[in-house]
Amino acid sequence: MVREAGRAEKRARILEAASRVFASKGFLSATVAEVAREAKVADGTIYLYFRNKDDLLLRLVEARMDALGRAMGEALAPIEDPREKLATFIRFHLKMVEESPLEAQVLIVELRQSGRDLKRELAELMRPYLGMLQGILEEGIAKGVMRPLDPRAVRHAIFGALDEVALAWLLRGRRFDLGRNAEQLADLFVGGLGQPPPRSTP
Amino acid sequence: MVREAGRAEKRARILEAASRVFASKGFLSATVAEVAREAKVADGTIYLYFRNKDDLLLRLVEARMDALGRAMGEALAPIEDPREKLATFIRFHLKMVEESPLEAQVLIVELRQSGRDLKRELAELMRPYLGMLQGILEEGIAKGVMRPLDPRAVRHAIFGALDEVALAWLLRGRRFDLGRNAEQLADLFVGGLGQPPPRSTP
Amino acid sequence: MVREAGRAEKRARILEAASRVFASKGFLSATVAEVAREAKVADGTIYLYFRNKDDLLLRLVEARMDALGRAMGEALAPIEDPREKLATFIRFHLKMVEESPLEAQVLIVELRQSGRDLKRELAELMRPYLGMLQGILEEGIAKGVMRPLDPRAVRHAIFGALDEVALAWLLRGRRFDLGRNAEQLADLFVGGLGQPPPRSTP
Amino acid sequence: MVREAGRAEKRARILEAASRVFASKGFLSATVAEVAREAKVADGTIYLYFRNKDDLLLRLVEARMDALGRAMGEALAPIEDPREKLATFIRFHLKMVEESPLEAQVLIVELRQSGRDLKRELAELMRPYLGMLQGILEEGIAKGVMRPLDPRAVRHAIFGALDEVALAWLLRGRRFDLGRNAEQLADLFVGGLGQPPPRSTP
DNA sequence: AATGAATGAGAGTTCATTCAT
DNA sequence: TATGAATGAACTCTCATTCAT
Repeated sequence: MVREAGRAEKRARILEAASRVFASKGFLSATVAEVAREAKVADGTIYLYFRNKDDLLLRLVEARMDALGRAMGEALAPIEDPREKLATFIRFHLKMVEESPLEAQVLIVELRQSGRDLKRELAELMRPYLGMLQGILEEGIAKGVMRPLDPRAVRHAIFGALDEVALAWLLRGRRFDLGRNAEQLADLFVGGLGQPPPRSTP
Repeated sequence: MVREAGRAEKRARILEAASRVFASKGFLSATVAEVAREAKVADGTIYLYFRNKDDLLLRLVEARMDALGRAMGEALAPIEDPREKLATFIRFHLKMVEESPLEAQVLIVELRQSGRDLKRELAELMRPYLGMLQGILEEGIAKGVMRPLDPRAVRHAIFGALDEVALAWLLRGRRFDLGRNAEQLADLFVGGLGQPPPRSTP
Repeated sequence: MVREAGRAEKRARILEAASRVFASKGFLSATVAEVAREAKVADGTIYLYFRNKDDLLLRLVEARMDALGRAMGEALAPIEDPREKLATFIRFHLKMVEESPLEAQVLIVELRQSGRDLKRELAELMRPYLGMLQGILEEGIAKGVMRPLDPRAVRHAIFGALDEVALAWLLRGRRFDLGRNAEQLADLFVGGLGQPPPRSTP
Repeated sequence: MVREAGRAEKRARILEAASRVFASKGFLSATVAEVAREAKVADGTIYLYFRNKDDLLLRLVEARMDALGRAMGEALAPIEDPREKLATFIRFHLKMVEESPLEAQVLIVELRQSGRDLKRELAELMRPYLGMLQGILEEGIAKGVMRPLDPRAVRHAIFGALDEVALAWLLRGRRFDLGRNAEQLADLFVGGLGQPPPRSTP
């Protein structure tokens, strides 16, 4: 039992360390030795807990996405109106970024790096979270409170927008008000989904 | 004259090769030797035309952004209404992605990779293009046909949305209709900028 | 303890190997891979013990000069007369060359090679040893047993002479009697410092 | 005839350029392209006049040693007393260094560099010049005005001393008075060859 | 004769991964 | 279980030399 606890704890420590190192250097530029040093374990120990460097990133993203998905689920649970749910999704996502910028950096920045295979596996891990967003859109359309745009296209659009805004915030040293931006995006997308675009007068 | 033509032609051939290789492996995973092989020149020849590997990416992005900016400028020139301009920007951007998917892959995927310095230089090269988008938004607000949301926030949102949709299209093997998605995005954003979100009935 | 011993031993083995390889090919022409092969370690192992190729030469010279300086100090300690000290310095220096020709080769031949920075650092490592020689000259002048020639100029002259003789011996395959040459040099310099040159009869 | 003149002139220009470049960067660090640029010829042109980079250094040293040997011969011709000849040799050698420091740098510094074969060929080129020095010593001994020390050993000693003093002067930015040093060396060696070292009082 | 673009072998160095302790 | 020294393949970049023009 102590053993088990010790193991899980060390695994977590390595993941924490990886999170910090990947965030500050980028996944490809980071070295396993650096992660080991940050976690205060030997290089070889990493390989007792993870298959290889790729696996380290994969398990890290997995853990973060699990936690994020759970928290998001709780935040959305009490809300009825899909439009409110969408606004909450947008606000909550950016609030998470604001509260855990280093973790966010990994999720956002590194997700697209590294070779083909790794990228595909990472995308797989994002699926449930993206599914929640798409579910909100589908529900809104079904209930008739959102226009019947393609939910997949809109899901990509919203996710891309969140990503880009978060990235800009991170890269610019967190210098602008992310909460205010969240409101603007909620406004923009809920508005855009609410009614057809006005025709420019001929 | 033949010399000059030969030089420019070979430079272009190397850039083409780099575009293909970077697109398929990612900038960091790609090797200079691979680019050389793809361009059918010796490794050392690359360095007669480019300072180093970073420079190769920089010049590649520079060329693509120049061309893209110019084409976009022409596409927007005859349009008056900022809302129409925005719709055109969205459609045209994704049309370019559709027509030159490999080039797009580099622009979209690699832009965020590599070390700090390179990233900053790449961002610099994107500036004029992003400036066009923001200009449209500012004009729309000034003319009173768009709601006064923060143009920078909205610019990031739109660009992120375009990026993500394009990326999804590229990663999924170009299996869905990008043109249709473009219409949806144009609709979504022009709608979202046109009027305030409907209040959920109290 | 075994570890420590193992480490120091391996470091020494690499230095030995570097000494041999640098002596036979010259520092610039020698390759790290060659040193590694000679030391029976992998290429990368070199970099666990030394910062880079330059550092390898620096630490090698440092070790040799330390040992040489210490041994010379002991050889000179019991001697009183500065003229005797000078003769001993000359004899002992060439004896060391004779006993460790490979080490000498590095010290003598490579000292002037490589880039500006490395050269300066190497010169720094020679300083204490050259200082001993100059000290003898200054003492001799102060005690009135040597003529008041510029000690720096004479120091350079003597060191250059030793260097050249040693080099000739090494390059010619150690075919002449270095000990006899040592006596001749001791005779020459002690004589030259003892009294003014005879005027040629007019 | 014009052709011939043109050829010789260009060859000389390349040698001049090589002299400057080798002096400032060292033979091994200098590049053929750099020499070509300095000589205002194309890279390939170098190879119309010299077999390869090594040959370039060899022919350069050859030309310099020829000139130096001729000039030294003329300086020594009117002198009778071998002791005066030796003093003149020392003074004249350092005067040449002082007047042509860049050429001297090449002769002195680069002579010991590069691989085994090149080194041997360079030594060959120095032979006649060193022979003059040795001839003076042999003559002095034969005439009974110098002590019968081994002329080869003494020749090496004197040449090494000259080399080292010149090197120190060059490396320290020519900051001390080389002429004064020349006098000191002449004094030292002529003195040392004149009589036996004084015995330290028993 | 002269050019200079092209070549490609080879250098130093890094780092994911292994394995004897 | 944990270590960290050792490995060696792989990388980017340089440069002496060649050869089509």
